[in-house]
Amino acid sequence: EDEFELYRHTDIRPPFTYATLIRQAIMTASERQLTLNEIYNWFTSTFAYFRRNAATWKNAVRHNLSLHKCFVRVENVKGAVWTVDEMEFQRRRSQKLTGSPTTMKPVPSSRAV
Amino acid sequence: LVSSLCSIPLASLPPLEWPMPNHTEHYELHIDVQPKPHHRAHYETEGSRGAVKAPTGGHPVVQLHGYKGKEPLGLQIFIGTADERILKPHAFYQVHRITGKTVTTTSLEKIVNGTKVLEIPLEPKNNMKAIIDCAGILKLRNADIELRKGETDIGRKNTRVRLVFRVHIPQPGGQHISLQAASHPIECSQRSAHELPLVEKQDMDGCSVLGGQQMILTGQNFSSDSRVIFMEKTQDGQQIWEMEATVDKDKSQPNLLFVEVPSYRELSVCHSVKVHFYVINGKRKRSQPQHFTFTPLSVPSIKTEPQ
DNA sequence: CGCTATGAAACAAATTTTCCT
DNA sequence: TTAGGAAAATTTGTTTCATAG
Repeated sequence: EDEFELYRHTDIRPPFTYATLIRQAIMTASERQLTLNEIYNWFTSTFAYFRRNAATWKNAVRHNLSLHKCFVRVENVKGAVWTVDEMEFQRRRSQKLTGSPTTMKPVPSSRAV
Repeated sequence: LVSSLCSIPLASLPPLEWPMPNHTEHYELHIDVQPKPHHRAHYETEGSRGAVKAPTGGHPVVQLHGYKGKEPLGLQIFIGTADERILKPHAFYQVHRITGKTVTTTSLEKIVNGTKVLEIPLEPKNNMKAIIDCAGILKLRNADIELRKGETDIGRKNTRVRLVFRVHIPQPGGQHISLQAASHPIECSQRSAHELPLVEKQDMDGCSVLGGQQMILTGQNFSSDSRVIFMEKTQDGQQIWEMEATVDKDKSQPNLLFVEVPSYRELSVCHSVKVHFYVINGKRKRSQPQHFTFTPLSVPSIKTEPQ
């Protein structure tokens, strides 16, 4: 929860991917859903690093939201909110672990191109 | 002349975000004439867009019932939120005092506390009735408000407000009884007012779980591509049922929609179920959710259904 | 090599704000 | 001042390209 305390006031980039941070933001919200703007606010209030170069990281946030299937946009009475498909998120994560190069490379036959 | 209205020290009054009844055993603050459902607010970069009006062309009217005193009281007015949460001052809108020429028959004054509050007299000689013709609505820029520390509301698509009225009635002991009445919601965005479907009346509030009956909706901005969706949510907000109702496009008009109520998802329920439905034009233009109740087929023993 | 995370950008659609009669 | 309409500006979302690891 306050595992990011270190980054709240020190201007160093948090060692997590955008996807991880966005998920964290959404899952931290009481209703497990946030508007784009609220996600922005979570970034700036949680990380000093994201209080600079807004145009850049905000673009990256939007980019990640629509790129990853684990982020689902849901419409409601007011605008739209973003939610996390936890199943999908965990899937990406597990692939990264089991898909480690040395363990599952089926001995590619060396061959000139 | 008007200064006497301020007799009650501001600091002693309850905060604007406090919930408050619109009546007590002896008094009632009542909105006799509601404002129109639409009122385009003006920005600081624009000229005033006038006072909020009533559907008839006149203005909203508020009256305090049960007051026997001889002294006039102050009626406070501010702009409140209009969503499902409890009423509070709207961060993105402020009342705007209309300094009408001959049009404004009331006097007023302005105070602040983050939100502007108008105060006009409620006089015994007028039967404690006030015509609200001096309240306009100012729109603040979303970006300006959102950057305020502590503000968590979002301005985008948050364009509905309510006029909120308050009176503080002096009591023998030196204390006050405070009453508050909020108007129907008012859509303040030019675009939303022009495009969002609005349901003003519905033929019926419910029917049996079998559905099949025709429900006539009266409202605004209905179109040929208007659809009606029924849905059910649990307490924690999770949607558990959604069903599109069939609309009779031939009969439907810009302000009239003929809907065939769908059957409920579970026909064997024993208790009536409260659900919602809304009208939606295209992909995003949807009305506020409306209430609807499905009643069980066989009512244990309470009373017999007609027919 | 193949793949993921980042950045920068082009575009489109939805919504908000500013301007003009 | 008040009303309407709508151009101009911003936001929010989607996609594509490129590059470092």
